[in-house]
Amino acid sequence: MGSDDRAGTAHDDSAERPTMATVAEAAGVSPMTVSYTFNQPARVARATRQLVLETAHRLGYGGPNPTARALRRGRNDAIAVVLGEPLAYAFDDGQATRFLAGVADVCTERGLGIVLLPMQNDGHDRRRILDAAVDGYVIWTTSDEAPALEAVVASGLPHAIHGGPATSTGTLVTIDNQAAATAVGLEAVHDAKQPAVLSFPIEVERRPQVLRGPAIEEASFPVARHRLLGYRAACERAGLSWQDVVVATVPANTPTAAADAADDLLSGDFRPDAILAMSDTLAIEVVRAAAARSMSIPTDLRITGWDDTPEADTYGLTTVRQDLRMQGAACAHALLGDPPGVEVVTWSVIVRRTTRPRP
Amino acid sequence: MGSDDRAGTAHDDSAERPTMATVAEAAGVSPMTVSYTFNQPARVARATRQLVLETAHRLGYGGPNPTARALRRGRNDAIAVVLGEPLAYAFDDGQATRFLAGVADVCTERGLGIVLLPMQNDGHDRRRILDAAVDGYVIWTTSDEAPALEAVVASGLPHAIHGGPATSTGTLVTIDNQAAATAVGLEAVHDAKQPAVLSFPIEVERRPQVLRGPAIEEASFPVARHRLLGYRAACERAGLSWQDVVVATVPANTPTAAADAADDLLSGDFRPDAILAMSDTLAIEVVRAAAARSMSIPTDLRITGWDDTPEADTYGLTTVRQDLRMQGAACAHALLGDPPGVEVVTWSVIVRRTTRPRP
DNA sequence: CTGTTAGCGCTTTCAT
DNA sequence: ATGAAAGCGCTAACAG
Repeated sequence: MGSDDRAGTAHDDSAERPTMATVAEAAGVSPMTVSYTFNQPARVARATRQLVLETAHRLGYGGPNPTARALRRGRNDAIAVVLGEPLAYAFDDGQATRFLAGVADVCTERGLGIVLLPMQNDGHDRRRILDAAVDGYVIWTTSDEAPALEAVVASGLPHAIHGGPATSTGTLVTIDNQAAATAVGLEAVHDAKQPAVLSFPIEVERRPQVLRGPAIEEASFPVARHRLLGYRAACERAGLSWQDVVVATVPANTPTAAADAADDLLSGDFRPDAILAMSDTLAIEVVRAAAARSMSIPTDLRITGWDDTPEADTYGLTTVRQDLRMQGAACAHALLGDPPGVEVVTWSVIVRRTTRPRP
Repeated sequence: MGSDDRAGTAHDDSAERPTMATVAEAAGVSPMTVSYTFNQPARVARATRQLVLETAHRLGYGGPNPTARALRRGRNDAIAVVLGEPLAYAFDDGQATRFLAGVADVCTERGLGIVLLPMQNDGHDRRRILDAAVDGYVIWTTSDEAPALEAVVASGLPHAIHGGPATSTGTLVTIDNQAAATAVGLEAVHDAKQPAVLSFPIEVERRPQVLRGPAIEEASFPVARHRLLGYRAACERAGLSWQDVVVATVPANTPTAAADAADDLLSGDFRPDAILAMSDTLAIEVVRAAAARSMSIPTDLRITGWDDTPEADTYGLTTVRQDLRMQGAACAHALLGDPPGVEVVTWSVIVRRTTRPRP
C-alpha cells in the first residue's frame, strides 16, 4: 500500500473513557449543562456551550453514551431485521436485499439504526432476539415454528412480519401469494402436460430435494406453502394432477443454488414442459439451463418467475410483479406505529415471452 | 392469507413491561436471584429457578432488558458496519455483500449483532455513528475526508477499516491495491495502444464521468486512487502516456451502472483497445457491451476485472484474485481484539482469455 | 445457594 | 440559563 496510508499508532487503553460528569467537572459546570449542550444547544448560553464543547474535545469525549441514553429514554432508536437464514445467503438473495433496502429507506429517513439478526436454528435464536437492544422487529419470511417468532412475541415489542406466518400481536405484510401463484401458474400450465415447480425450501433444514406431488399442507414456510397451493390450483384447473408434478427445492434463493436445481430438473427422467419458479433468480437459471440444452422457449418449455426484476424483462420472463422494497418500507412503518396505509399489497402478472398466450 | 396463519397470544398494551424487580417481588425472591436464573442458572437451586421462570412467564417477562444489561456490563455485543453509501447500493454491490458476509460470519459465531450504518454525506453522519450502541466499527471503503471517519475516531471505540483510509487508532485491512493494479493492468496493456479504465468513483459525489488522464493524487477514495496509480504504472511501463488514457467512473459498483459506463466507453470517439475495470461486475458489462458490438476479445479489446468472482471464470476474465469475505472477517477479528493473523492480505493475478499472453 | 449494596451514564422533572 | 435529585433496569462485587 502507498505511503499515504499510515495507520496504527497504538491504542491507548489506559485512558478511561470520559463521561458527562468528567467533562462537567473539567469545565466547571454541572452534568446537566453538558447534557443540554449536546441535546438542546439552544438552551445553553453561547459562552457556556463553547466552553463545554472545547472541554469535551480536549478530553476526547465523543458525546453522550448511546446505551445510557437509551436506558434513560426507554428507546433505542434502532430496529432489528430478523433473517431466517445465514446472512451470507441473505446478501446473495435479491428478494431479501430489496426488502432490506425498503426497511433501510425508512430507517435512514427516521434516523434509526438497523440491527441484522441472523438466525441459526440452533437453540440460541431466542437469545439472539431477546438480547438485541432494539425498539421492534421486522421479520423476513420465516417458518411457522421458528423459535424466533415466539421470542419476538415474548419481547412484547412491536413487530411486522413479511410473508408470514402471522402473530397475534404483529402486523403481517404480504401479497396474496396463493392467488398470484394461481394466476401466474396458469400462464405456463394452460398448454403444458408435465409441469414442474422450482420452489423455495419447504422444511426448515432447507435441503435441496426433488419431490413428486408433495403434501403441501406440511410445508413449514407460509410463503412457499401458499405459492405451492396456488400452483397446484393452476395445475388442477388445467386438468393436470398434482400427483404428477415434480417439485424441486433450492436451499437458498441464489443464482448458484438455482443453477444446480435447474440442472437437476432438466437432466432427470422427468421431462418438464413447464417450470414454475418462485423467483426470477430461479427462473433465469432455468432459462439458461434450457438454452444450454438447446431447448426452445416457450415451445419446449414454458417458464414463469416471480418479482418482475429488471432481469425478468431482459429475459422476457412471464412473472408476478410485486414491490418488495415497498413491502420492506411497509413493515418498518407498521412497526413504528405509522398509519397502516399499505395493509393491502398489490401484485399483478406480467406476461412475456417465456409462456404462450392463453386462449 | 389463510387461516392456517395464527400464532402467539394476545398483547396487553396497558400492562407495564415487567422488570426484574417485578418478577422478584412476585416470586418472593431478590432481584439477584432472578438475574442469576437468567444468566447463571446453574447457580440457582432447581426449585427456585423453576419458580422464577414460572413467575416470569406468568408476568410476560421476556428476560433481562438488553439496554440496561449493556449499560451495566459496559458492552453492547454488537458491532457497526459503516457503509459509505445508501444501503440499497451496498446490497447491489457484490464486493460489499461479500465483505459483509465475512463480517457476519464472525458476528454469527460470536453471537454479536450487526448494526448497519448507511452514510448520507448530509451532515448527520457523525450523529448516526456516535448514536449507535455498539462496541466497535468496521468501515467499508470510504473517502479520505469522510466525516464518518472522524466520528469513529472520536468515539474512541476500536475500529477496522477496509481498503482505506487508515486512521491512527484503527486497523487497516487491505491488499496492496497499487501493486495488484500494476500487475493485472500489464496483462491487458502490454500489447495495447489505447487503454481505458473503468473506475469506482474518485470524488465523493460519486458522479459518473469520463476523464482523460485525470490527476490521480486528487482522487478521494484510497482504494480507487491506489488502483489508478497502479494502472498508470502499468501503462507507463508499456510505453503509454497516462495523458491519453480515458478513465470512466461509475456511481456505484452495480451491473446497471456498469452497463451505462461500458456503453459510454465503447460508443465514444475514443476507441479503447484495452479496458481495465475495478471489479468483475464492471468488467463483465464491458464484455457484454463488446459482444453486442461484435468486437472480438481479446483481439479488438483486452479486458481485466477485479475480485475473481465465479462469473470471472464463466466469462474467462483476467482478473485480480482477492478474498473479500475473508477480509470482512479479518476486520471483525481485528476490531474484537483477536490476534491479527491476517495483517497481510494476499492477492494474485488470474490470467484468462480476455487478455493476450505477455511475451 | 441467596441477598445487599452500589453504581453503569444519562436525562426527566422540578427548582432556582 | 443552570442545577439538584432521582432513577431507567440491570449486574459486579462482595457478603452470608
